[in-house]
Amino acid sequence: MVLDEKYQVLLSASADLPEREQDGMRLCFEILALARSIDADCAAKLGTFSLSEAKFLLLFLLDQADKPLKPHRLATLAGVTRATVTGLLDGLERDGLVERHVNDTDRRSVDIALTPKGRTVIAEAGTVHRRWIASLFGHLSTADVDCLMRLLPVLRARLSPRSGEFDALSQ
Amino acid sequence: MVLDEKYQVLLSASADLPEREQDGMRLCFEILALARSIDADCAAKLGTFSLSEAKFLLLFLLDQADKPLKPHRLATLAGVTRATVTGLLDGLERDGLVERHVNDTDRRSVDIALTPKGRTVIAEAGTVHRRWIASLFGHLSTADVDCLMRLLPVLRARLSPRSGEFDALSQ
DNA sequence: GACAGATAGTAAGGCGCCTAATTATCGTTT
DNA sequence: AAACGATAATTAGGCGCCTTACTATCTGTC
Repeated sequence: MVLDEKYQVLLSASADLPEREQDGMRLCFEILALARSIDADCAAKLGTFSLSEAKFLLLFLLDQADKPLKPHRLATLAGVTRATVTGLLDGLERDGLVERHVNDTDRRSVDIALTPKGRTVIAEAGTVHRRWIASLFGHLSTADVDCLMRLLPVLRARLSPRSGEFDALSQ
Repeated sequence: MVLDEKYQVLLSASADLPEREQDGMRLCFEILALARSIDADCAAKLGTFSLSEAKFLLLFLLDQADKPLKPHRLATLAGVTRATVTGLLDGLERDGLVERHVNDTDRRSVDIALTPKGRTVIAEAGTVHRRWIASLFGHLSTADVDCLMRLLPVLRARLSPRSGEFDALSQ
């Protein structure tokens, strides 16, 4: 399994760095490449339902909540902006998976509800998705899982901590 | 360091699965979250030069080649389509970092060359980028690095390859 | 009761990526 | 020389995401 050409060019341009730092770069590229592979796999799986990952997530959240949710709430849960949710809902509504209901008590606000068709689709796609994701790393040994479960959160924590707190403030 | 809410909802909806598979899911989410953090960090670094990651990469490739390249070649190296390269070059050309030169021997083809300004920008941005990426994982122990360097390529190899011609091996 | 400020949702426009179609050119074949 | 298919780049249009307005509505205070 070979890294993308772009990563190899980046690496070869840093052949003068200490071994240690080159390993760090390689590691970084491995993680990025792995995440992209996972995303591509997921997109392919969901593509058979004509769903993007983002749309799948909205349907999933609505299904889990088991009641209508407001776009604002969906945006918070999904980790995207309200504007993005508007666009995704446009598509889901067009495809008849979701309905917008005006809210009587606060007329700025809208309730998003699954249609029967939406409920069917998310039930099927959810099953496929769950099986796929749960099986992804099923072949790892316990020791390997432990190693990764220990290291990955540490790595993530060392990056700019912006992801946690600042997002809340920025909106 | 806590995972995004969307991941927690996905996890809590799978609380009935065997521990082993839940760990797999958590691992998957950790990797995705880490890759996104890295991307966000990188984008922030390059943003100070008004460069996206994709544009940075094109400039970098041109600088490394040390001679004009054709869009086709850039697309191959960068791992995107030629159409995407066209769009990126439009922006780079608009910003005066790059020039399109018609090729006399084959007039279908175009040579993409860095401008002096482009050369300056990529020199600065490249230095920053290199330092940043090399320092990312500098705090890991040798054992940890070894562990990751062993596991990550294996994980990646088990996913459906990008060429996407088979599904039989994955299950 | 009116008005300032917060809040909900949307619109507009940009970016990076894609696929499919188009235009121009090249090489080969007949 | 004409015609064909291959190739280079671009265009057109779509998607998902963003930020930055904007509209409508609500709410608390004077």
